[in-house]
Amino acid sequence: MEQQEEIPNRGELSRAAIIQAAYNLFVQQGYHGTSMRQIAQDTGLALGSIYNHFDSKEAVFKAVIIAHHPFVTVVPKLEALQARTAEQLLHEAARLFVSEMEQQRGLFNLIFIELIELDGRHMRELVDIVLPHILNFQQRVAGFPATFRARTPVAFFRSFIGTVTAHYVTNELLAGTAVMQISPQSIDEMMDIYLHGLIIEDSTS
Amino acid sequence: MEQQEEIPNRGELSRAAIIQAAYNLFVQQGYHGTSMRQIAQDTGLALGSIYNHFDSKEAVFKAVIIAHHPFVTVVPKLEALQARTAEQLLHEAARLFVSEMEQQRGLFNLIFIELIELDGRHMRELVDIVLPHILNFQQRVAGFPATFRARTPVAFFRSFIGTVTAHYVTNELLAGTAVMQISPQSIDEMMDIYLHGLIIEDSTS
DNA sequence: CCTACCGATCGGTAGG
DNA sequence: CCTACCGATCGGTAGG
Repeated sequence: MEQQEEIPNRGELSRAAIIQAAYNLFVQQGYHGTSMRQIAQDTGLALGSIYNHFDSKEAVFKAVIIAHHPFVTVVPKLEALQARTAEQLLHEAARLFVSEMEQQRGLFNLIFIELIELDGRHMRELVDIVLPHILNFQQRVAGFPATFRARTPVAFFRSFIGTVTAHYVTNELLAGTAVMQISPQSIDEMMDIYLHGLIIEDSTS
Repeated sequence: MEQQEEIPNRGELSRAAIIQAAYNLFVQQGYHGTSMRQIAQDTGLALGSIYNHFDSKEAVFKAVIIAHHPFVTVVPKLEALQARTAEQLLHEAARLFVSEMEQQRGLFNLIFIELIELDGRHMRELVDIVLPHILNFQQRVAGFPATFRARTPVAFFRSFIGTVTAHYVTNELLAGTAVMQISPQSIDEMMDIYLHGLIIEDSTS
């Protein structure tokens, strides 16, 4: 069979344009704060035309998630990272997430919009996609010579994703509140706390 | 003067009932997903009556935030915690947050609804309320004999609030995805990683 | 793919 | 505090 899927026809281009416009609007205004008319206008189509590609507003949201949710687009990039120690690998992974969220501001909002406004309806499917990559990554880390406090892959997942999420959330919280200007703490600093602990052990006592 | 403020009149009772109903709806459905008619119905009032107490839907949201946002209701409770070491105090603080979010499921959703749907418009005011308590708490921790990796109060704030947020977010993410049944990692486990680091240092190498 | 439309619902208000 | 209403906008559809 010929690789016709590499030459998208008009319909596929429209579909992609709808998803891109919807993504931009959803992450800025949330799901219920975005109307199908806004999506149509930003796409350059009439409202009715969207329903040629999607059955409903939620179907558009689902397509946006599959195309843009960080679980689908960012986590798989963990596989390409190179490192010689567990510590280095984890630092690189954290930098990957921060760099992705800087390139696409609001990207991580999709996580919370799905959880709150869509009631986590798609989370099962998303976890099915993300979990193999997480397990794979955890095995790579565990393959290095080091002893870890996280005893299970899930504990590992929670603590690592947690630290990255923490960086994002506190960034958003403090953005533009003057506090932020004082100390734009980098992800490396937070990762150091994550890897070696907040408390510096006193070996003389 | 008599303590008349302890005997709320009818108007104050209605106002409080509106805020409570609105809080429950907002954390479950988000801001734009909740209508003034739903709030009125759950309060037991007519729609028009709400506008006797609030100028607009956003005014209702602002009142909800001032009454329920964890920055306002939970963080000040840090002051009452008792502990003999920095480590103990931080463990107690983390347990406080987890216990509050278990008692009121969805409470922490207010943070994300404000950030995404309301565009962080009230964050400045919220940070003004929360910051003195955070600084106060950080000074208590710093008063114990220990050396810390977080070098500024802001770095301290970010890493601690981050760890608690991480626990909440990953809880929501994994809720009901089977993965969760396997390993309901407690906040104490995450705090151990936070305090002592993911990597257990090998003193023999 | 667009035009023109549907019923339903939205936030908000007048008037009593 | 309620009834009855406003114009605007919503998601979605028929018909071509």
